[in-house]
Amino acid sequence: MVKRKFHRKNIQRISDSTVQRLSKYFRTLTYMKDTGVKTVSSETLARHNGVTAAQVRKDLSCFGAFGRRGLGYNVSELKGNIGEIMGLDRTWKVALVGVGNIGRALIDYDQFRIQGFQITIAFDSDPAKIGKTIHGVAVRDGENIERDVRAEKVDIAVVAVPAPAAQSVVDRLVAGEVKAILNFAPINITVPEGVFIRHENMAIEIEGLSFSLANPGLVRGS
Amino acid sequence: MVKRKFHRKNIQRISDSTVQRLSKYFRTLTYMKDTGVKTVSSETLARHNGVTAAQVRKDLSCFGAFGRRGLGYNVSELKGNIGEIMGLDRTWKVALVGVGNIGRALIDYDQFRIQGFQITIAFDSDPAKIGKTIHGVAVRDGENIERDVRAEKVDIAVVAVPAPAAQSVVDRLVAGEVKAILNFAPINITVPEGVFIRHENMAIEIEGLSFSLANPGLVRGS
DNA sequence: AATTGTGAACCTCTTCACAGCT
DNA sequence: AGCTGTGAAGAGGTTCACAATT
Repeated sequence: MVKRKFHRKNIQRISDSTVQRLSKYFRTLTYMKDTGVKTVSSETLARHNGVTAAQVRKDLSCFGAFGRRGLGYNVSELKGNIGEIMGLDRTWKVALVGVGNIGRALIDYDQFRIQGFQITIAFDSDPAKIGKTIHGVAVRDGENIERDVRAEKVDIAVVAVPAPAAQSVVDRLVAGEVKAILNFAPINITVPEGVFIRHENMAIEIEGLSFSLANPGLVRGS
Repeated sequence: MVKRKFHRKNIQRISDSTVQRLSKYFRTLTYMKDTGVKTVSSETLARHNGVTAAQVRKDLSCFGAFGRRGLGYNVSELKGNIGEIMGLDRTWKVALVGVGNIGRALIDYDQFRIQGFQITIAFDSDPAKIGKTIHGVAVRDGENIERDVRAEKVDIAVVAVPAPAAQSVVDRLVAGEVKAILNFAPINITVPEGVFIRHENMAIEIEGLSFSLANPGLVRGS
């Protein structure tokens, strides 16, 4: 049993939005720590992330009391606490399926490695890519994905293959004991209970902008 | 004044989640139309997108009544209606700032062009890239972004530059009359009233998975 | 004086349930 | 009988406002 520095209040569930915001706070705190800022208030943290101060405090209060009344939060300490909460204090083994532009962008993204996401295997079906090495990662064919990800004890798989292939790739990853999947294919994927999946879809965001331009004054928020 | 086939109910505002789901329905309908499906129920549309049938009907009801009771929706008709609502029935001029892996992925993404997002200019600060042509798009230096995007009448700009440069790039795009921005830089950006901005942040999604793995049983939903 | 932590109020989004068409 | 469209109920997320603390 690992002793944690933060005290999870009750057995309350955490909303997706809170988790997303914690990521943002973490990034802000990293930047602040690097530039020598020692202390920060919920107000400042909020301004840097486009939310309210109350929101910042509520988000943090899900996990404990990290600040000091009248003074604010210690930047380094809070960064450490959020890092622990988010699981960014350890390294995760990441598999990449589909080495196209998106896959390559992830491999190149230094921030990933720094924050503990280590891409240890990559798969592609293109013979021209198989056998090549990108940023130290050898690309292999997908013949034995199940076996390979199980052997490598992969924690997270990034799926960046064409939509028609995505569900079967995910099924094979799940068979190989992968418990978390980041899907870039523009299609809904089903996974069994206990497996986490998130979708990243660039088309949805730009189409959201299209909607805003086509219907000015009809969008919530901005 | 353009006559629209869909009737926006009152002057009600549309939530972001509704807009995102409309994008997904649109994609499903496109696929269904291409494979010859003629009619669809809210139940089926829901199942394909991981939501409830009531949700689908509520989303659509913001814009009008597109179905027929007892029968469901005509696939082609509904696709047309959603396309019109989302502004996907026209072409948008897109500028790309920062031609890295992400930028290239967008240029390569055929679906974009098909759905009316035409990348007409690209900027980069790397002399090795300036002057080159990627998929028919010439890459120029960012010397005169304001002037160039105004001359080209750019509707949407995609910002894929390093975080420290993002805010100033956005300021220049706004000066050049760009009204919608898709930001890939992992930093909060402020824009004046009337300009739409959306953020695409791969780190947030994968960090969300990290949180789920670090705190199993603590996440809402799945 | 400043700022956190938090219950309560408020608001928004989702689901329910059923009347109304086909 | 089947399925949509929608008001009402329910659930969840955000903001308020203030007691507690430094």
